[in-house]
Amino acid sequence: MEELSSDVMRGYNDVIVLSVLADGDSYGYEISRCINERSGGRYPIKETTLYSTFSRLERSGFISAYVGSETFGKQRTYYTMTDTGRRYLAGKCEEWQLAKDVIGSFIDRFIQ
Amino acid sequence: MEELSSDVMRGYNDVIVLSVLADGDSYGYEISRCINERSGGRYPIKETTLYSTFSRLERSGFISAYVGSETFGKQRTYYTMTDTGRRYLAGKCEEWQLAKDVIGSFIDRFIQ
DNA sequence: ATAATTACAACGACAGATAAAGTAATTACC
DNA sequence: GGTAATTACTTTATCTGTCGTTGTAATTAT
Repeated sequence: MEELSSDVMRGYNDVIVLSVLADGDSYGYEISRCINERSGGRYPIKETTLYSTFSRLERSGFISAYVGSETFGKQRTYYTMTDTGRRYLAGKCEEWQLAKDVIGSFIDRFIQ
Repeated sequence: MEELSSDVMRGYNDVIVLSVLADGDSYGYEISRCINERSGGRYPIKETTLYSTFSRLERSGFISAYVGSETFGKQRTYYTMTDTGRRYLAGKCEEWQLAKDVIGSFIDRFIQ
């Protein structure tokens, strides 16, 4: 197994995107490459998944968008994490710890 | 936080149910109580989620159903894990290890 | 008597993910 | 100069898993 199925990552795209934005504002294409790199190529997030994650996070007020000031190429939409987003991320990270424990309590004994 | 949202558990119900059946055949209500107990009350799986998980697993050939021989109460439907199911569970456990690493690689630094 | 528990099923709705297709600009290369 | 590849984003329709609601049916507790 090299690549993770999107089933197991579902529900964590929000957290992953926010964790990237924690390092500073960024835009779709760069975030996509960053996720691919940080995951060691094991989670190449789908374009449509990424952009629908953006609109969900924006609707929820966890990120906000602005247009980049580049004077070349196709226009970039940058995203920045809001304070609410920061708090949401923190909560999700706690939840992740818990989920890890709970799922582990069921399947750890099957890991050699 | 005491209880996990179903969002974070989505995709893992199959594995959880199969991991319970790994200890022997069982039926809906008992499996439900078992999941609640093993998770320390942090994941009280919804009835409808559980039964729809059963039918999905059965459709996929990972479990098979038979009617219990009790002569009292409401009829129970017992489930048994198939060999295919056992292999599926093993694969999913490997995938879980990987998912844990990948998600961790994004958010571990936010855990104090 | 009736409330609670055990045990399951059918239905519709919702949300996240995805495939497919398209738009638009820039850069690489032959 | 022409074409392909890459960068960057959007729209639409579809699928799947989960869940709220409701209902059935038997047993046990009060």
